Amino acid sequence: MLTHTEENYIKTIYHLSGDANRDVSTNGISEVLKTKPASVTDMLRKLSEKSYIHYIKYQGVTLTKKGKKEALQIIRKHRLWEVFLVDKLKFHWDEVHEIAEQLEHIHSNLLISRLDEFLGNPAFDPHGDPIPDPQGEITIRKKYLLCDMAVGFNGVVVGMLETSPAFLQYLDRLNICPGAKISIKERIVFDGSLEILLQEDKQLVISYEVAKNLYVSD
Amino acid sequence: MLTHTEENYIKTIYHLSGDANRDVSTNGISEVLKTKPASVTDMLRKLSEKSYIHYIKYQGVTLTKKGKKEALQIIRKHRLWEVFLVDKLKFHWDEVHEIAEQLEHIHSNLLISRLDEFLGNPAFDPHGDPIPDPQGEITIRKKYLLCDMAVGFNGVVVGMLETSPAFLQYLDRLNICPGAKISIKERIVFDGSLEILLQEDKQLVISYEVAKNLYVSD
DNA sequence: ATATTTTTTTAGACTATTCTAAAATCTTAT
DNA sequence: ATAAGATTTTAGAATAGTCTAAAAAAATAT
Ligand SMILES: [Mn+2]
Ligand SMILES: [Mn+2]
Ligand SMILES: [Mn+2]
Ligand SMILES: [Mn+2]
Repeated sequence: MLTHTEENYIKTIYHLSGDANRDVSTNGISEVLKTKPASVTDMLRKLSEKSYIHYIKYQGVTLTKKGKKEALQIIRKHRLWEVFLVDKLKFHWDEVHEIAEQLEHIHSNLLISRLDEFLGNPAFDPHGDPIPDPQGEITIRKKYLLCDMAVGFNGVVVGMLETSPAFLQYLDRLNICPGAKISIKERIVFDGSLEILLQEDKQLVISYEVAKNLYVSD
Repeated sequence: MLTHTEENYIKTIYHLSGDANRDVSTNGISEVLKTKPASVTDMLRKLSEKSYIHYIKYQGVTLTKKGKKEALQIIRKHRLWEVFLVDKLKFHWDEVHEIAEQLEHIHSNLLISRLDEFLGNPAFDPHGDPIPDPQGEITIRKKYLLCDMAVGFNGVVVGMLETSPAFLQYLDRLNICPGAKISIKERIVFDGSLEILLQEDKQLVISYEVAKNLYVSD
């Protein structure tokens, strides 16, 4: 069974590696996990030993099949707990990450399948990210930046490009959150700002700067 | 902030120490936690250093005020999670302990207060044990062994003396679980067995052996 | 092609938790 | 009161994870 720490490394490698399974660097991992590169090297040797990663000195890492499977299970747990926190415990979607970071390490398959059922088998987490199924399969949903959509577009907010607290708080003030319905009424040519209809009832104008950082899907 | 391990030691000392705050022995702790006495001694020195316990070499341990407060918070979390698992995720009351053992270490006061609210501020866990309030206060509910009650008694199952799987499984088969309503209809003098009415609708006979291991409250 | 900079690894050390084996202390039974 | 037995502590070592400082390798810029 993996330790807390090993799980965090594997998850980080998955996130840095992306769909294309790109090589991940020692420094990259150390930045995300806030450890020193020397510590990362130690852990890489260990995870390689246990065959969770492909690792050749000085050449970067990728996950093995086994490692990727493990990563997807951790991500599944993380995102299911996030749904629980937001849907059931009324947390705001931008304050659940830290707690889910702890909950994702609870070991019990039965717990997770019961939680999944309790939540109604959600496909996406509160940030619009897909929740892997028990086999680790993920539904990929095409997403676009709102600024690239035409007048008349009709869809749903599925995430943000920029994730600074300042931006998230501003979105919150506008009542824009993942899952919110959006349609584009008009585009102001002068500054690229958009007149939108939110949740089919609120009309408002958002700047190009905002539209450039909002992912939507139809 | 306490580590996982320190929390387990403090909780164990609390449980062994009881209401009367009795001295707890090194061997006692080592048995519960399945570590060697030498490891316990090491941890006792550390917890004493951090003033969670009163510890004098060769003389046993008790919790300080600070230690007791900490213990009650951990127990509060443990029991609230147990309620969640049983009430919301449909776990059986005898299969939640191990998972709660992990969940009790999640650090977030906000999470616990939200969970408490979500569960309807329960006063007792699925095993009939009291849940400390946010200040660490516990409602003590007088409990008696069913075998000591008179014919005509009317109350609720609040726990078991014996906790072997064999006994719990048998109770399960009889549909007797914490929270179940019980009244005594008749006592058979010959063998001490009891004719009882369960949940106000099922009549059955239980042996003296069973009645001797069931805690009830009125 | 060589020098400089950046990245990565190694070497050695520290903290947390655990262990085994041996010594110290306490308890109990003559 | 003392010997035997049980409990507890110490000493020394292991593993997991982290760190700093220094060496090695790779990337980049003349
Ligand atoms: Mn984590
Ligand atoms: Mn998320
Ligand atoms: Mn625990
Ligand atoms: Mn319980």
